[in-house]
Amino acid sequence: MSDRGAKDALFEGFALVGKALASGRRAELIDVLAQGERSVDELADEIGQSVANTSQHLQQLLRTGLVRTRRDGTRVYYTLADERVTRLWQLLREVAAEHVSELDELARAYLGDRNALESMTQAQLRGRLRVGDVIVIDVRPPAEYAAGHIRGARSVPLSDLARRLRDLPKDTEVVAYCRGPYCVYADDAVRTLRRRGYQASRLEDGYPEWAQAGLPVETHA
Amino acid sequence: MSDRGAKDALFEGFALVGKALASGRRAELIDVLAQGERSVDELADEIGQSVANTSQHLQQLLRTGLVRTRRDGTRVYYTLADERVTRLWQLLREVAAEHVSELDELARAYLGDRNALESMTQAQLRGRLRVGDVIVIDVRPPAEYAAGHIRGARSVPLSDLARRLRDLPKDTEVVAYCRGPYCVYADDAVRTLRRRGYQASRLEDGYPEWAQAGLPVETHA
DNA sequence: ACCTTTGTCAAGCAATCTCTTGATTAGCAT
DNA sequence: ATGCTAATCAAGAGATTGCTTGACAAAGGT
Repeated sequence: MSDRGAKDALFEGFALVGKALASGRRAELIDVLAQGERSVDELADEIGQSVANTSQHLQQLLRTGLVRTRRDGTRVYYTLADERVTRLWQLLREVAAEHVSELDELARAYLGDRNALESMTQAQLRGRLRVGDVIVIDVRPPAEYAAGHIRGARSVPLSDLARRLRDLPKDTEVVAYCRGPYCVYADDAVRTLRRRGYQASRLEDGYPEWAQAGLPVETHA
Repeated sequence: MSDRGAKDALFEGFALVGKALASGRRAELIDVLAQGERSVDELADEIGQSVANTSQHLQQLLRTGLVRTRRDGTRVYYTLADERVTRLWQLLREVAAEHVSELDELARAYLGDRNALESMTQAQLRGRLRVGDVIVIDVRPPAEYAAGHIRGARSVPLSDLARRLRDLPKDTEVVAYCRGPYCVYADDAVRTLRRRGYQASRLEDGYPEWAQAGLPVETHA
């Protein structure tokens, strides 16, 4: 049975990563950070918590090493430590979707019924991009688009969509994407577009999954 | 900001998987279960906890869906729900090794100094197996060998090693493997063998990693 | 120098988690 | 039935976690 104390301590060390992922708030933070770096108060706003509380959660992620920080003036920006953390988050989500019994219901409660919504897989979108008969729009906030987006996509933040309808063609299919499979932005965009007579559909995954799959991306542009 | 309550609930759902991995005891359980199914009291023994406490941890893993059970007479056997859970555990370990600062030290405290120990990667072992100039021994308990092992490996449980030395050749390299990169069995085996004049080395990963990589395995034999 | 913005720290309460102990249930054998 | 083994359940003590509040620190602007 060798050294029980040391073994327990080692596994407690692994469990630190589990603990980091063991709070819904921190999970939301990681989900947002998977899109790119963010300041503390943007994050606080994003997860609907006080700055103090958000900061504490971020500190915990920092202690565990899952995020890095960068200071710019009075602001502190947090990012995921590397893309392995992104993969861990994605895999954890997959495992939850597969095995946590309540998850279906929770997802439906948040996302609404997606059955009626046209959607497209990564592979399908890749094919269509090769043919060139679709327009891809990134409906996330501009900062996330700037941090990285699907190559060739246009930035049309959800909040601007109504104003920018005239820029979009009605005779070409428009594919919207956002943060990931559990993000509602693209759903909202597709619903809005369809209501106005556009041919719209939604990419099933978001930007982080696209990038993780090694598919073409670009930054800044 | 759509439905904050539903969004929080959804992410709390993801966090359930994090919570399942947020205890050193449960991490140890998952590590053992990655080798194959086990009964509750075997597991209790393995992690050095009472049966009652072990059972409670297992129940929590069960509620989260990470494990399945099978009853056989008065005994209940637990297994990981599927190989995605194995991958999640492996990835979590990698992230911890990469980012949790204390982990190096904790691993050294448990495993001792491995620098002096001859070791071999999966790729190297594969090459040597193709040439056929090594003998591979599985030093885990027999039940784990029976549940699955590297193709061609012989079962030589660590507890039997001393008694079975005469079965091993001194003029051929012996490669020992066990549960994974943080398991000490193979280390112990290599140290014992080297002390007696055998050419021994250790596979850096264990059986679950070998199987996960799609390399040749066999069961029961 | 002073103020403003942004983020962190510290204390405290409520809620949750972990392990212990002792009782209870399920299946099997006699 | 009775007894035995394996596992689960239930209650409780002690530690840990999550959020709030108010104070403090760091950087920049005026």
